[in-house]
Amino acid sequence: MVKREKDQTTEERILKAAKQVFVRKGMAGARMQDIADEAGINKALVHYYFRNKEKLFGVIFMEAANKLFPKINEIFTAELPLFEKIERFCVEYITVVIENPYLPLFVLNEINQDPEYFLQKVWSGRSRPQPEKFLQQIEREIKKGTIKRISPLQLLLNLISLTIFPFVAKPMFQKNLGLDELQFRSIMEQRKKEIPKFIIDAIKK
Amino acid sequence: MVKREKDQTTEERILKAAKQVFVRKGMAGARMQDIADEAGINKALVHYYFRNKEKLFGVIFMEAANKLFPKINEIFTAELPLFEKIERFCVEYITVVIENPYLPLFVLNEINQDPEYFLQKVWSGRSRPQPEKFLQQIEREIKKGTIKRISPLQLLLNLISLTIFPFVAKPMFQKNLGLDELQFRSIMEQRKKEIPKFIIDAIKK
DNA sequence: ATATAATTTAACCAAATGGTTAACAAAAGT
DNA sequence: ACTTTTGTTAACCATTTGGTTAAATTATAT
Repeated sequence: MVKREKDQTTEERILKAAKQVFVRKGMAGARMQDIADEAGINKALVHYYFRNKEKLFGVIFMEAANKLFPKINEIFTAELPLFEKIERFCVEYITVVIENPYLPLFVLNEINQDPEYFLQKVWSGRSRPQPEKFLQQIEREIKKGTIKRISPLQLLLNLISLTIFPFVAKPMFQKNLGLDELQFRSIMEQRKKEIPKFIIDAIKK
Repeated sequence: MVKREKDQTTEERILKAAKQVFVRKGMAGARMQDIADEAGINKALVHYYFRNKEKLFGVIFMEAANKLFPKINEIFTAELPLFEKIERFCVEYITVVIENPYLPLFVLNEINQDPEYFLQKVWSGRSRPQPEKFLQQIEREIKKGTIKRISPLQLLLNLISLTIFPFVAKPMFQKNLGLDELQFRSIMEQRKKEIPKFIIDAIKK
């Protein structure tokens, strides 16, 4: 009795399996056979649909990148008051990542392995992040005197670090602090409000 | 003309090469041949000194882990006022990592690939982190009224996230913000003072 | 029904890769 | 001097792995 999900096309099954295997083991550690097994099909079928490992990996990587990067850029370019922007970024970002907790480490690791591939593949399609606008907005708030003097770049690093890192270090934190899935999830939920509060307390005058 | 560093034993050359290759490509992506080439020796020599890939990897991984984890624990267990602890943690930790910027991602990634190996190998030697003391210290400060009400665990996550994440995401940040090595380094130097200031501003009453 | 196209599989292949062996060279011990 | 131990190498081996092929099966069209 093979447990094939019904109403799922073969291509979908392969993609689902590939995501599982690639995200868990990385490009180098993933095996085409593992992907085929996970999908419950013959290995040659994987090649039939996606030609080779690199192509299949490209699809999965782009899927992951497209789940993570546009959200960041949205915030950068949105027309919103600074504090509200920070709040919305945390809530929306954590909401996405909480359902895919292993994506950030996967993407960061693959970028690290081959930054050029990343640069070319991820941003050839015009969605190149433009943090300038966000940085300028911070400078404006400083001049207005609504927030303390702080390097806009440092503030940006802080915001992203606080939001993403706990997911990157999820297994470490869980082992170190003895947290099960539910506890971890709950703590991340808390952070949706905790991070904005923390940041705003730090910069508000 | 083979460029062998003088006064370096073969074993040292292998370890240095292995570190380079493992940290850059990860356990799965590293090739014994690459390590031999990087060390400028025959592949069999690598096996002569370290038997197999897993053993050699173990040495490199432990070396990396021992550079990163004890520092964290030191701060947890030290007898210091909270604010001073935070300051010293940032300064000391960034000082270490700035010279080995790729270690955190390497270690986190390998932990992610096999959390059990990590648990057993890294903490079998009694240096298991004990964050309890640090968390209690935070609670005490809250009751004393010197800092705002905040979940001690969240504050701990914030401290570590702010300190480590920029290194984990180094290639991404560099590509995104167009930073060369010197600029990146300089920004990390700034963070030694920026992070404590940011945190203390956020929690001080 | 039957031809045609799309899908799926078992068997196979070549290259890559971790690891071994046997011979050789250098150092150290006697 | 020569024996033994240690270090080093080229050649080799077995397994893994990405990828191919040809045949079989299923779906689609006529």
